[in-house]
Amino acid sequence: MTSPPRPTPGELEILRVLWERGPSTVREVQESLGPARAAGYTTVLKLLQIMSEKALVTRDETARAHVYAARVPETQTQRQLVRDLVDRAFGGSAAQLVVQALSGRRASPEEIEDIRRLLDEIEGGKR
Amino acid sequence: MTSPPRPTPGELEILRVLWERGPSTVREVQESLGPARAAGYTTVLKLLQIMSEKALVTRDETARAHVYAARVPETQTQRQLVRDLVDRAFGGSAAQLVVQALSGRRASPEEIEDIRRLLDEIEGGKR
DNA sequence: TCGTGTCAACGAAATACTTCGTACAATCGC
DNA sequence: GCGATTGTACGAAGTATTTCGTTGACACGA
Repeated sequence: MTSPPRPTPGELEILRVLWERGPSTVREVQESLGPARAAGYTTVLKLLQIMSEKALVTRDETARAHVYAARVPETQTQRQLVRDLVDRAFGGSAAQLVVQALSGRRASPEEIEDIRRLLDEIEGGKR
Repeated sequence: MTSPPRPTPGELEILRVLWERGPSTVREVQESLGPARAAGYTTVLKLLQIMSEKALVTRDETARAHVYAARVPETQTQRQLVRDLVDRAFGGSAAQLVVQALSGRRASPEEIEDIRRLLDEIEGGKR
């Protein structure tokens, strides 16, 4: 059993909708897509069919309007994408990616606190 | 003047070689590619020609073996890629990406210290 | 039952990315 | 000078991704 493939950009947009809304029909997904990613109904349908083949989503065919649900967890997918980027652009150094992510921009004080706590945990666990 | 386009995965591999080696010929790039990304000579040449059109690299045709150099800075490119991922997979929250990057292991104590200092700077700068 | 609207399936087309074969020019060693 | 080597240019082919038109099935209400 192999892990599901990495989602393409278009597929990721759809997964984001499914993660947020939960199981949804094609029409619901299509109408929930952000304006930056608007797409026709059949386009969304096609992507969901492909994602179904790739096992990125499950499909419930009970009702006439099939209901799709994300099969891959959000966090797991995010980690996979981060790991890919770390390898492809940062030579494997997650810390370097973190530096770029934080030096660039927006991070509220609360978020910074969250990160500090996370660092504590990591260090603590190593001791 | 528009910013240079985002490099494709193959282009990124080549940029990484140019960032590390400095200006290089096609053959030098080709031989410096990691085993995971080995490619024939003409493949690398073609990529470099395309990258030249896209203004991702400059080309010095003085010598018979043209010399290519990265035109985009490594840090700037890394930030662009991080920003893309933050938007596409983390709903714009850089902090969430950081959390996933760090909880996915591998980060040495020194790196963690670096990140702490960075957090200090960010907080300090806001004051 | 018939017309209208909704839906899934299918396939074609457009674009992007990667890879490499072939052709031809410049250069080197003898 | 001449063959072998090394280089660039060009284009074609293969794959991946995205988009959407068309078709036929289905369901609901008049």
